[in-house]
Amino acid sequence: MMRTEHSDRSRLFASLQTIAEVRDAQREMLSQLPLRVVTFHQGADILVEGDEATDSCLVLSGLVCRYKLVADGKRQIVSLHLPGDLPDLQSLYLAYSDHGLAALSPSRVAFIPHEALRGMMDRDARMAALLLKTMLVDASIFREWIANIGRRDSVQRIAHLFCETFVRMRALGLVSDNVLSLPLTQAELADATGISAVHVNRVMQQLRRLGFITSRGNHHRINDWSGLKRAGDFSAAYLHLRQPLSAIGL
Amino acid sequence: MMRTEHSDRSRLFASLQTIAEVRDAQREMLSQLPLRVVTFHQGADILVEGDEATDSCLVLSGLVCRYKLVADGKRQIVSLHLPGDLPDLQSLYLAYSDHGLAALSPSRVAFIPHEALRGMMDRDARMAALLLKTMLVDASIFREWIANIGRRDSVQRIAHLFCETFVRMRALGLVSDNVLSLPLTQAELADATGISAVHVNRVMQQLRRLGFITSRGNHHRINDWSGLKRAGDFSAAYLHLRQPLSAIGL
DNA sequence: CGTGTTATTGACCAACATCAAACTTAGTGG
DNA sequence: CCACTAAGTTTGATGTTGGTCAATAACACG
Repeated sequence: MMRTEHSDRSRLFASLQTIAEVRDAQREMLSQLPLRVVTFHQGADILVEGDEATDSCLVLSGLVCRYKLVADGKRQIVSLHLPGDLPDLQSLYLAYSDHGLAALSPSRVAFIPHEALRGMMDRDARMAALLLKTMLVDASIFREWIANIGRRDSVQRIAHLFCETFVRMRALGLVSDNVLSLPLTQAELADATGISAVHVNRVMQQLRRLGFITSRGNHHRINDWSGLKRAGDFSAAYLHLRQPLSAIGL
Repeated sequence: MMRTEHSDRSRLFASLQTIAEVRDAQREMLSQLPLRVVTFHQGADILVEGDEATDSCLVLSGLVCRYKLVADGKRQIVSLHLPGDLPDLQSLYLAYSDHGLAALSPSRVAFIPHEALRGMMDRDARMAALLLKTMLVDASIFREWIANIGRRDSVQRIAHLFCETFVRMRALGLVSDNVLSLPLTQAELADATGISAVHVNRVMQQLRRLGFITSRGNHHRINDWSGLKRAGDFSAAYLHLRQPLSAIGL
């Protein structure tokens, strides 16, 4: 349990701002949300499938994912969450979780009581619409992932994932110098894209060979954005960003 | 454009009832929604990606899907929608559609003006929660599809899809005699599960050989529910049904 | 330094895709 | 009612992508 800092709140504003206009009234309400901050180690479960939640999570720092387990212990990561994201807002309305939530890197996460969120939504229709919209964009990203995993080959899949994450991070102002910091092991990339860890390695080499990216550990410099975009069959429409890509320099 | 019948409304009630309690007050409001009914031929697009909608759709009869197109003209079906479903409720809050909507069989669809839906949600918090919940269950199904396509083999995928559809149809009372009527061609099954049409054929044969189902055209008799369930690694939790499976005879 | 994790490599193989043709079915019009 | 057609299904042969296994190399960290 840790203290809340100003920048924690601003992450949430920044994230919401990417998809809708957050007015002062809403900003004010958000700044009064009670946050219980917890730090998780890399790999730690934040919640597991079947959990009944009384709080929703807000990612403050690090990288968080939602995942599902299938037969034979295989894992599928169904979403990645950046600072400012509310990765299990749906627990407000769904009795128990149909997925796990885990920290992919050391992460600070704030728990917000459902009552607080619900109260805020009841009091303020604009706020309700705002949070609703985040859930709907979430769903839109799921749809794209279904298409990505179902109908794109391995190079396209990985390229697409990089594009998506790059755009989302840029929209949050988390990218400097075109370097995408993605603290995912290749095994985790594999779980996110539905391919094997070994093959992820080969695909990454290919993306480097093609000149799209240069990797140093988890830091990937995007050398050829339009090439990567083309390789990943990527179009940002499904992210429903308020600003055009040009506004974030892409 | 066709007349609205009583049973059209009851489909919507029935569908909502599967995930939440619909009280008389809500039932009353729903029965006053203005519906503009349109019939679509098999294969017809109801709306296409990029459309800006002023209405949301309600499936009255038939089978409807949401789909995305990727490079090379490949198609991925991202969801199937049964009578009573509201397949593009998200258009209430997202400016334009990130996917297409098409009739997989001859279908009657009702268009409901956004204003009417929004008005209803604004006036009645319980109604808002009800519709919100349908969107969240929708998203939960997306997550399961990601896991299905990403981490299950072709037999599991198809079996899982059959299980899901069977359960959803049973919950709506649309199944008699354990026969699942699924008006999908094998090419469409392929687009829904991310495999090739030819391979779907072989998988179907395998499911028949294993004694799980018996097919006559689009009518599939489920001969061994627990076998199919096991083969598809299926668990209904993610459907967030109000009633346990035992309540619908499974 | 050891030690554990992650990345990389190569050999091999299985699952699934692709292609092309034949067959079945359902619908249509004479 | 039947021939005709188009759509969908089935089959076999063949090719490719990507999975699996096992070993090695590169890091990261105490």
